[in-house]
Parts: sequence; structure tokens; C-alpha cells
Amino acid sequence: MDKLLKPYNSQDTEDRIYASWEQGGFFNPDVCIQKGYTASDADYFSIVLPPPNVTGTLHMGHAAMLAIEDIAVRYNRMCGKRTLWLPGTDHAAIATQSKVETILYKEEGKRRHDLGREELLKRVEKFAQDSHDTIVNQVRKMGSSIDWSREAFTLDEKRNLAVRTAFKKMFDDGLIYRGYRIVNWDPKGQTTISDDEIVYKESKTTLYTFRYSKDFPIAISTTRPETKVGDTGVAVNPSDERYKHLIGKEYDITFAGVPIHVKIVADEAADPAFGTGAVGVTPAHSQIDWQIAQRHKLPIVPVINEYAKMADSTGTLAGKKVTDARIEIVEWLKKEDLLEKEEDVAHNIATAERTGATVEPLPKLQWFINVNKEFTLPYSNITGIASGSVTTLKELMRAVINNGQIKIIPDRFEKIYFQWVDNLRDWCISRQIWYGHRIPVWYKGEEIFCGMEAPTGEGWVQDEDTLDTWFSSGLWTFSTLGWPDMNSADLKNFHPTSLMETGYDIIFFWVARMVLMTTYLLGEIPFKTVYLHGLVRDAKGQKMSKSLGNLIDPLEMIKKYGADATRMSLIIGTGPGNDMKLSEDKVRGYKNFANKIWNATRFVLENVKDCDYSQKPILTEGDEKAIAEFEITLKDVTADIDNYRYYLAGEKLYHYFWHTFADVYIEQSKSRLSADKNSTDHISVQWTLLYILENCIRALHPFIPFVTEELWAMLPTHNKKMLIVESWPVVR
RNA sequence: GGGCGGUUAGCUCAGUUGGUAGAGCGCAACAUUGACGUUGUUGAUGUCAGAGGUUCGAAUCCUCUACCGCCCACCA
Repeated sequence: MDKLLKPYNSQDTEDRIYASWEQGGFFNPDVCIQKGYTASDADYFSIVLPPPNVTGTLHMGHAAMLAIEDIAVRYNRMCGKRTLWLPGTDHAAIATQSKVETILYKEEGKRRHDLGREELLKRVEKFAQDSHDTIVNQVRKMGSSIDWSREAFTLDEKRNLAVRTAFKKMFDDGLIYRGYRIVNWDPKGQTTISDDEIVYKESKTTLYTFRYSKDFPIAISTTRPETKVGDTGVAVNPSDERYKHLIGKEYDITFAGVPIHVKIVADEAADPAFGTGAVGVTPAHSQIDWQIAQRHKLPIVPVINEYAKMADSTGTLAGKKVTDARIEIVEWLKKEDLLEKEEDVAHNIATAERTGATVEPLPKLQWFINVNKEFTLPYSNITGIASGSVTTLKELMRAVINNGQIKIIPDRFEKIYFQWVDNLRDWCISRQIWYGHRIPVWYKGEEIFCGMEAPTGEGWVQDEDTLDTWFSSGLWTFSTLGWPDMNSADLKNFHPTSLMETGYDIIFFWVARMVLMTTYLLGEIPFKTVYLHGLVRDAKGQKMSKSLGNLIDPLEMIKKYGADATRMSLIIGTGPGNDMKLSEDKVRGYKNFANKIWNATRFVLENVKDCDYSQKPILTEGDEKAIAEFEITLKDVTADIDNYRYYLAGEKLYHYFWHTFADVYIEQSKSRLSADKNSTDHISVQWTLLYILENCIRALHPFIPFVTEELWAMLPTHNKKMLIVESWPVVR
């Protein structure tokens, strides 16, 4: 009790409280049942933590995620549910490997091939382990009531079993296939990437209009003249009168010293209104051109290689950087008087999300997931898709949102989700990096084998590639619960998960992929509700970044102001789907709030020493009214939490406690407390003070768990059960 | 090009089914040996982006416009 005399000190409190929660086993739903805190037949509430990448440390966005999820978890635990929050981390394949490669090059001047697969993997694993340890510590510091006994990693053995099982099933169903086609190639990362891993950057460039040769009848336009040495066709619209007579004609040309053969074809893809209405077709360097080439059986001539240099087939240009080749070709065009027009245009350049390199479209043999292929779904718990019916992955992804089984908050993101699904092409899942789940496919000559283990017999070689990291994270909500063991107790008890709380920036990367994998593999939804939070920005609304120097480190805030204050500052003032602004002042403000609760409690405890709380006395009319007013707030707050309006719930509690309970009720209680001790008024005010305080502390607990837990132990109103497993206050 | 969101007090934002505007911070004045100065009390400030419409009544619903931000596609 002596410590109440000083201001609240979060540093002396938080670690100690967290340790006693952990020792009590309260984070583990099984222990809660064993110890009688939760009824074994109670309803369940489960969240699987979006696994942070093991690429370093947590930032404020993670802190916000942890705060929101912990509120949901603590609230539901207090409501008596069997509550599971399952932690884990993500190996984040490309992100982690490229980070380690950068360090390797900086510190030792070495590249991945200097070390070899095994040695590089050792380095990456060491780095990942260190990051993991840092992250786990940070998650604890935030006060997350998360079940560490169930911790998972997207690249551990159990998840690897899940990945191989999923891959094999999709392979056997013909949904995973190997195909030679144009993929997004990252020349810096030396790997393919998916469409979603591309970031478009706007820049100015020149659009050149020219002819291949003096004799060629049509002028074409391009922003990439160097790729034109790989042209094998010119496409015109079949309805275009200007060029009708030329369709089918073929030309042999020496273009910038490189012999090319070009056929004029009719294709709807050519827009008569754009440029000259004719498209130079470079099958090896453009998705659309590739498709045109397929339709007209045009040959494919490589132009650019894996190192973003001109390919061997480009004659005198071979081995040159694309930018140099471009200059050379433009000069040649000018010299030959073939260039008809140069104009500045705004253009989007495709860059790789992780490495920043300019992405080159290249034809490659890769593994894909077919999102449009029909298959039979043996079991389905999806409304509108019967067990045993024929469907597609795209259809499944649409169905569960359409039929309302999954609710996205805020709902405007449902539209964005559908837009993505509609535009979705086959998902390229193979990556030419070493850190990740190895593709479970083996080759022997022409033979291909896909299985859980290597095939028996001599001469089988496993595919060198690994899987896109989102393949394994797509399985996260059920691979962490024991799948593919269908008898797993966790899977039965906690799936589908209740809530998926994550950033809106990964709705496509992750949320959609989880839906794809879960509906396909389990015939189930992965989660009932998706709550999307926004980005944490600085006080001016700028993105936080190292280069801007406006990063706010969660650990530093926790150290200075406490985890409680940090959590409150990340909750209040921001609804779902909106970016949140954060400043140190805001965090400081909520530190004051923790202290306010602390001091209000001190005042109450000092003045109710002789109160018999177990016996509710007859209350004055005013006190009954005060309690009723509190209960209105409580009801409101409960409804807000039930409807995922955590920001409103937190603000209402804050406001009620400070400006109603402390400023009004406690203030007016002062004169009453100094009156006759045995008067009914005195007894009434004492009891009411304790009653409202106790229930405020309960209600505040999910938001500011540490200070409330600390104060709870000092209240004379209860037996010695910890607040974390106490019940949420109910309106009488 | 397609779509989404925003525009409310100096700043950050609430405003959950339409009933003539709220909170925090900031600002100003006052109070204070009193649970807390990490405090309290009082106060000022808004043609709710603009225009039109529906309605007895609109910040709230509809249409259009402007500006800001974001997402998707990517046209050679």
C-alpha cells in the first residue's frame, strides 16, 4: 500500500505483473479450464497472431496490432470464453534473405554464391533467430496475453508438413502446375516475384515512334527501344482499315545490326486509337505480347537476361546494360533516319517491393497456382457451395465474402477485395532463393514426382526453388492449430478463428491467400471477422521511416511512459481502416491517465477503510443515480467492443473515469466523507465509491492491463483472483 | 483509365438508425498547503469544402463540382 503514496511507476510494475500472469498460466485456455477460471463448455474466442517477419524489430504498427488484439482477447477472456491467442513469427523468405545478403555484402563483400546454399542458410537462420528473440521480447513488453506454449514459426517442422501436404493436394488436383511463361523477374534479388510484390513508381520517359527499316510499312511506338531486337511480330487491330492489306506479310530486317523476322498479325489487343495503332510484339518481354505471340504462333526471341543485360541472341548488343543498349539503338534510329517522333510521357516503372530493382518480364519455367481451374470440393461448410460440388479457387474466394460468412471491417474493403479477386491471375509460387520451404517435387530425366518425401530409387533431384512466403502464411490460421492432423484438439476447439486483425496493406498478400487456402483445404472459412487497422504515421501524418528520422520506437515509449500509455495512445482516435497519427505527446497524455487512476484509487482506499463492501447498504438517491450513470457508460462500452469500436470504447471509459467519476463524483464525495461516519449518507457514499471504482478497473483492464492489475490487488472488494481472469462487469 | 476514402473549432478527430454541432490537445482567465499541478473551474472560436436536390427538418440521404490522400490496372 505504501507504493500508492508515490506516483504510478510503470517500470517497477509491468515486468513483474507480466511474469505473474505467465506463471499463472492465464494465457493458456487449457490452464484456465483446469484451474476453473473458464467453463470447459464455454464458447470460444480465438485469434492467431499475424506473424511478424523475422527481419528485425517491431515498429509502431505492430504495437498497434498487439494492442487491439490484446483488448479483444482480454475482453473475451473476462467474458468467460475459452480464449486463445496464438503467437508466431514469419520467416518472410525474400525479405529476410535479401536483408542478410545486404549485410553479407556490406560487411564481407560476399554474395550468396560465394557462401553456397548451406552456409548462407546458416547465416539467415542465425539472423532469423536473433530477430525472433527480439520480437518475442517486444510482444511481451506490450502486455500481450498470448499463449507462448503454442508458439509457431512459418518455417518450422510442423508448418513444413502442412506446406508439403497442401502442395501435394493442389498438385494432385491439378491446381498447381509448372508452366513456361512471362514472369516478374527481380534482377537484384535473382528471383521471380508475384504480381503483388511489384511496386509501380511513376517516372518520366520518352515514347519513341519509328520504323524497323525504310521498307517497313508501319511505324510503331515504344518506351523500350532496346527490346525491339526481340520483336517477331507487329499486331494491328483486325478492324483497322489502314493496315488490313498488310496482315499476314512477313519481313526480314536488320535492326540495329541484329537480324529480325517480323510478321504482321491481326489482334484485338492492338488499340487503333493509341499511337500508330500498331504494336511491336516482343514475346519474350511483355505479358501481353507473349499472349499475342501464343495466339499467332510467333517465335520467341530472348532479349534480356537474368542480370538485366542484353541476351546472347541480340548480336552486337549482347551483354550490354539495357540502358546503354537503348541509347545505342536510338542513335542508330536517328542515323538511319527511322525515328519519326519523340515525346515525353509519364510512365510507371515496375520495381521489386523488397530490393527496389526494376522488374523485367522474362519467360521462365515456374510453378503456378491456377485460380480458375475447376475441381471438386469434397467437403464444404461454405454457404452456397455444396460438399462435392465443382468450383474454382476464385469462386471460393468470392463466395465467403459474398455470403457474409466473413465480415470485413470496415466493409468498404470488401469492394477492394473483390476488385483484387476479379483481376487475379495465376499465382506464381516458385522463388529462386534458398530461404524457405523447398518445393516438394523431384525430377529424373523427363519424370516428375511430387510427394511428401523424396521418391525411392537413384537419380532423383529435388527442385532447387523454394515457395513464395505467402504460401505458408496462407495456411497460418490452421497450420498453427494442428492441421493436417484433422483430429487435432486445437483445430476442433478454435477453428475457424474468431478474428483476424491485421493491416489493410496486406489484405491481398495475406487475407485473400488465407481465404484461398482454407476454403480449398478445409472447406471452411479461416476467420469470421477481419478487422483492418491502418498505418501508424507521425504527428504530421507522414509515414514513419528511417530516412525521415520520425520513427517512434515502441520499446522507448514503453520505457518512458509505460505499456499501458503506449497502448491507449494507439487505440484512441482511430477507427478501423484509417491511418493513425501518433506523437510522443499523445503517449504522455495517457501516462497521466494511468496516474489519474492510480491517485483516484488511493483517494478512495484512504476513505473507505471502514466500509463493509460485502453488504450493500441502502444507497441515497443520488448514489443510485451515479451508479446508473456508470452503467449507461458500461453498456455503451460493451456494445462498442462487441462491434469492434475499440477506439470509442477506450475513449468513453477514459472520459467517464476522469471527467465524471473523478471530477464530479469524487469531488462531491469529499464533503460527504467528512460528515458523520455512521450516517446513511456516509455509508452510501463509501460503498458507491468502491463499487464504481472496482467496476471501472475491471472495464479498463483490457485497455490498460498493467495498472489495473496492480490496483486490483489492493482493492478490498474481492478474493485474491487476478484481474485478468476476473469477469467483465455486467449491468445489474 | 477504374475504384475507394477524406474535406467539421488553431491542431487531431468524434458525431452508431436525419432533429438546428462535440471531445482532446492548444489558447485565455482564475483557483490551489486539499487523491493527483501528471490538478481543478470558467471561457472564446465553426455559413460542418462548394452548388443543387429530397424532407416539416440534413454535417448525416441523393446528384454534381473542387481539392487532398490511397488502392487497382497499366497502352504498346
